[in-house]
Amino acid sequence: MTNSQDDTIASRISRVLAERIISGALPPGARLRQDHLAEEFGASHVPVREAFRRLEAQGLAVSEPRRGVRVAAFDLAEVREVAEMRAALEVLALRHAIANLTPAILDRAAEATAAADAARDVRAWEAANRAFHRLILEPCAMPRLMASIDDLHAASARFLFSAWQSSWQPRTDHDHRAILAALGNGNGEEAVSILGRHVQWIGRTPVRNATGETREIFSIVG
Amino acid sequence: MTNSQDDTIASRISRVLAERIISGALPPGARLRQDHLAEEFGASHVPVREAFRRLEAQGLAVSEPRRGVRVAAFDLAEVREVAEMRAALEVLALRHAIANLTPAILDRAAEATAAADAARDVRAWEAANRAFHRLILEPCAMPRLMASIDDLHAASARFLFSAWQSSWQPRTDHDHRAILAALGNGNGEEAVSILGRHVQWIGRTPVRNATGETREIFSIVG
DNA sequence: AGCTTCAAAATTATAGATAATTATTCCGGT
DNA sequence: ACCGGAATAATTATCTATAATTTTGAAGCT
Repeated sequence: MTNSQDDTIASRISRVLAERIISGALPPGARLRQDHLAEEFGASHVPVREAFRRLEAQGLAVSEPRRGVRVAAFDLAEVREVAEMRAALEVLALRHAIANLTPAILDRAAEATAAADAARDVRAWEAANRAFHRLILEPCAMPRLMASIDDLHAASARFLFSAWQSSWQPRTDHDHRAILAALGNGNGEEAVSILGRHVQWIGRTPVRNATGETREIFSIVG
Repeated sequence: MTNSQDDTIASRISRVLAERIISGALPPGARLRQDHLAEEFGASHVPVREAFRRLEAQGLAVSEPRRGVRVAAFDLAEVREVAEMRAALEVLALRHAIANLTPAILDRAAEATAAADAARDVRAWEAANRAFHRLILEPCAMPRLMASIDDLHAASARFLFSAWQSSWQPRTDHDHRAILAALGNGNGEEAVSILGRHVQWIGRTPVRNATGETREIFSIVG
């Protein structure tokens, strides 16, 4: 439920904090202290608390009454969960979007795909990838559905940044191209079916622990 | 995202308001005035505002900055949207729940079905119906998914109460029985397929307007 | 009568202050 | 040294107060 262009201080704070959590600047478990944040934003803690409630609803923060708010933790199970929810909802959105897709939209989606392939870091890739998905899904004209998908994309992005903090190697997204080809040919159900599999693709990368051990980190790459 | 058992005043207010909105006691478009609510709950408006943020995230209220908060309006398009989202997500949940279903759970789900059939008013029917769905889906062990489904159930219930305010005629739920039968036979995919259709069933009832005109009201009945 | 303009009232948004709760530190006992 | 427990500090949750904005309503004008 990302209804946010409004100018209220609370929503501005919530946007900035969401950005920090997603980017990893605020790591899982980090405490969000209302007074400190209020001071940083030059505001009182009333709007800060309201921002907390929205982050909570988005699944980015967890609040324990009287003990404060923390950045939500996550594990492989949640990465999987978000991937499957995205698959289910994006498939639904695409089915409804198909009738409203125009060649112009498909062209812009192709540009987004090219931008993703050319991306040299995770952030650029994520932005282009998100643009692709939004472009082909938005025409479904289902605002509540799109809001849910946006929140799931935020979660996906967080998993992604957490895994590929520094290491990112360009890849050619064959799924995106296949989806666009199917859509261009009027073969909607094939596009839907590829999208459903595509979103559930979970990438893995090894990372070195502080103690020197190596373990695998997982994230949604699609 | 209905994380609510906590004792904070804001969450209590949010629960009570959600209940009023769902039941129709607060009709679509009704203004929610922070001072009045604060006085009613014997609190200040700070926790009231926090409750607003949660209702907003649940899609039960709409806030226009500096112009106040209103109970969210809805139309046939949103009834359809919620029905389709529920279908997509409940199907996903059931697929994962199947492996964890026990005969005891199926028995309780059968009881819930019987209770729904026996219900003499909408409220009783809704409670029993919700219990049925929760029982067979909960074992999916996907908390984020279940939270989304809960929010969609709240929206469904609102549509339902809005349509069948006074008129309710008992019905025998063949879908529920068919789902349970399929689950009992180890025929999971059939159960999933029936559930997917079932949740999208939209009931219609004629209602008389204040001006004497009659029009049809729609709601999710499943 | 109907519209416009301005002032009063109501309401929202935020700040500042206070009480209550939780975390931390430091000290004495074992 | 280590553990437990008061005293202190930090933090949350809430209330009261103030500023800013919007709505309401009435007077004056065409």
